[in-house]
Amino acid sequence: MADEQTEQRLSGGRNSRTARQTRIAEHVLREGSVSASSLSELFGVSLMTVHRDLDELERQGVVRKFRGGVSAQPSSVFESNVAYRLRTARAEKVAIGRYARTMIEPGMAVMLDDSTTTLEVAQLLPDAAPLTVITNFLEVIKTVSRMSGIRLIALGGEYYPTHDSFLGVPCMEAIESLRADVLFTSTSAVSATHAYHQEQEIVLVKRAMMRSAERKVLLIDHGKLGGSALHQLAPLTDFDDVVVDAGAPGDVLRALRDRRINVHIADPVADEPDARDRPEAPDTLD
Amino acid sequence: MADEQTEQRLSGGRNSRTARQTRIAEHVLREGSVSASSLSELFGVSLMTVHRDLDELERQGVVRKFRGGVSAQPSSVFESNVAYRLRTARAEKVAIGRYARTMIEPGMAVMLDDSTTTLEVAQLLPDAAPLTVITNFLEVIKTVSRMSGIRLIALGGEYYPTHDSFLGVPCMEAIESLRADVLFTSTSAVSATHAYHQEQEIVLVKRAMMRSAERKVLLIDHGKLGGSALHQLAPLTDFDDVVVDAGAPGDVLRALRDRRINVHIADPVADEPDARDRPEAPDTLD
DNA sequence: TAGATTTAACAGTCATTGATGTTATGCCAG
DNA sequence: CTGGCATAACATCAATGACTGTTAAATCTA
Repeated sequence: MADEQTEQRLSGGRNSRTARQTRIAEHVLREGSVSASSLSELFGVSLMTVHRDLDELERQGVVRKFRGGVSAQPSSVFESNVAYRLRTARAEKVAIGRYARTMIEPGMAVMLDDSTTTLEVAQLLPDAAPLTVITNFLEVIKTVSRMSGIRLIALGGEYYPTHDSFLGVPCMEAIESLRADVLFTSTSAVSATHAYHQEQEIVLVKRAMMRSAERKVLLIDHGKLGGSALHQLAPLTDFDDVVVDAGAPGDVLRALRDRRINVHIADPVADEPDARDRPEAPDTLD
Repeated sequence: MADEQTEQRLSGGRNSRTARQTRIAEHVLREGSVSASSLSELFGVSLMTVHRDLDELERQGVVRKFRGGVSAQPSSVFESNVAYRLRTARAEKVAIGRYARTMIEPGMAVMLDDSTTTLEVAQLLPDAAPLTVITNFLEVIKTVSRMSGIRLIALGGEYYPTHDSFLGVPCMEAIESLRADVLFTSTSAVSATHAYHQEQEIVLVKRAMMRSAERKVLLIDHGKLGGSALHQLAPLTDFDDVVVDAGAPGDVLRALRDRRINVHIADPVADEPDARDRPEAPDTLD
């Protein structure tokens, strides 16, 4: 992947902070373990800034600091990290969010899980007011609480910084006593038959959500297709609809449709003028 | 209260926006009903700005707009408004928060209700980490979720914009399945014998919190003493401790102590250099 | 429809926040 | 105890967002 100096320019100018952190993380993952001073040289920032970046990455659970440098954490630990997911496959998620929006009618009770894709849906919600929104995702809670005309029901529970959401038994109990017209959910990986996620707590909550929703819609960008993860969430046939972006390969779509999965394609959003500085669709997590 | 021109300077230079809105609200409450253009003259801002202020105040439920001007809402409607409470008796709340902080030991499970006083407590929490914090107040949730070393359990429920918190049956059920070492709560008014609040939903949630906490601490600034409100929350003897700021009159304190209320006085915070521009302690709500 | 009121759109100013580097201090291992 | 490493404290700079006014369009009432 070339050298870091080149990479620095490639990765998009804005958001220098998070961009650099991502590159530092990648570098650490590749090398396994590096010194703070070498990172300082490599990325052309002061040692102090390197330390601040590493503190942040450590807080996110991506790396582990020790005296003199940092070492990598197993990927499974940070792949579900929010900060990471937010930077990933933005355009696809916007397109999918737009499509999802069309499935919502005024007056509905809409349930949103803690995935960055549903965050895009949340931003479009005022168009469909009045609505009731049910979610355990803090970012969605913040967003929707500012909107008027939308009744917000927050699902409580223990806060997980890596997901920025509330999970655990209290959350599941809250879900069980509610009923939504439609659920929008996402997951880390989708095979030809099943949806997967790498974390137990998340799986339990998502399953509870599925039980409490009339119509279950799975939102996935094409980067997730063809993968798998530790825990099986549900067979795809449990979902009433699956929405993917236009980047999904034809043969995969055919395979899904052969299995009677109700697949929808979300057309890319053209107007967005900030869709630049992301040359090819990167891998996606979430 | 002198004329508005004078008042304008008295009310503190900074936060001109909210300060002006407060004064507009006071003026409207006093007059009952005024025109937008007269407010524009009176406060020396453009008509557009007046309209924006009035929109904001209307959103908060303080006034009602009609073509040509605004009219007042009954005070009971807006007295519990967050935006209002946040501007009120800051110094006292900071002092009380400091005192409350000393009641917290590392390792405790601390429950905070949706009052602006507990927000001051929340800000000091990192000093006592590790901790578990339980709350239904979105502002506290936002604050604590950024802290490390503090386990956060959010109480879900229906979002009430005026309180910026989650209430209702789901919230109460969540509370009932938890247990806290200490509860910090506040209320709108306190007589010699009881604590009061003007809203049903709030009262129910606060009572549930009291049932789920080992030690119950009532935080009140002195502006709340000697008042009452529609609903009785609980007798003061139900609280293990009552913390008030140093502005509380001696006879009131004596009366409380005669009734065996365990009253603590929070000394004013000296160092804060921004304690200026608030000549006398204003009335307080919350 | 005419006149007034209200809202929308735009732009400039200002304060606040966030990111960074520098310097100074604290800490740890050999 | 000493040299490097880590952190804390402070200042600077950029960027973001909040406030406000102006102008133009839209809406309402008489």
